[in-house]
Amino acid sequence: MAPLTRAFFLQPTIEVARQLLGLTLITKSPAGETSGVIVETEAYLGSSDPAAHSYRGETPRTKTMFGEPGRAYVYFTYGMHTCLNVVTAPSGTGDAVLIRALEPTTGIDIMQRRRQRDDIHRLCSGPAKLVQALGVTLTDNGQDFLSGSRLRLVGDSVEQDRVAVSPRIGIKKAADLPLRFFIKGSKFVSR
DNA sequence: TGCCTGATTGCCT
DNA sequence: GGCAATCAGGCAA
Repeated sequence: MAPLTRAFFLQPTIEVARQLLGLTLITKSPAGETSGVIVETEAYLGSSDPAAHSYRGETPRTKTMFGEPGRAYVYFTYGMHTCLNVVTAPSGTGDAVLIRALEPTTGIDIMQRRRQRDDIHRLCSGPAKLVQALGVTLTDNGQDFLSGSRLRLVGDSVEQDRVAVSPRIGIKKAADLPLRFFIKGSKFVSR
């Protein structure tokens, strides 16, 4: 498996959303290492996508979305939840891919402790769930997936004939666009 | 300054 | 299937 390069994140955002499926997302913390295979993603397309935080231009919150591709955009929402994205496209574009679900691989006991839940299928089956399970916090906003030590991405993309597409979940604007990607038949996707 | 809404989750009926 | 929890961002005034 070839290591990821900056060029990976400069592919069209939809392509990155597809190719992130199958890769393993790893986080390190004092509690230990946790990881899982990405099984569900959603693409957010900057200024052309009313559902994207970056749609109305750069603000303090969306600064990292407009920053260097290959970095983490982490945001807080609903007064209690945090979600993790991978920034894509050239700086200034505002594109990102939301990581929506993982199949837990290592550090499962750590994730169960953080989530206060044992069922493996509900450990990382949602954007805010996997963030909690992996111990990702707002301080990880802007972290580089390529050179950082906290967050890493390794492995190979799943074969594209195993990828399914659907509209995105939980949005009201542009709700019909087929920008959600997931591994067909996976028992670890959200909902 | 005030109001409304949200890329969610989990509990309740 | 419905809805509360809980608060920061964004925009109107």
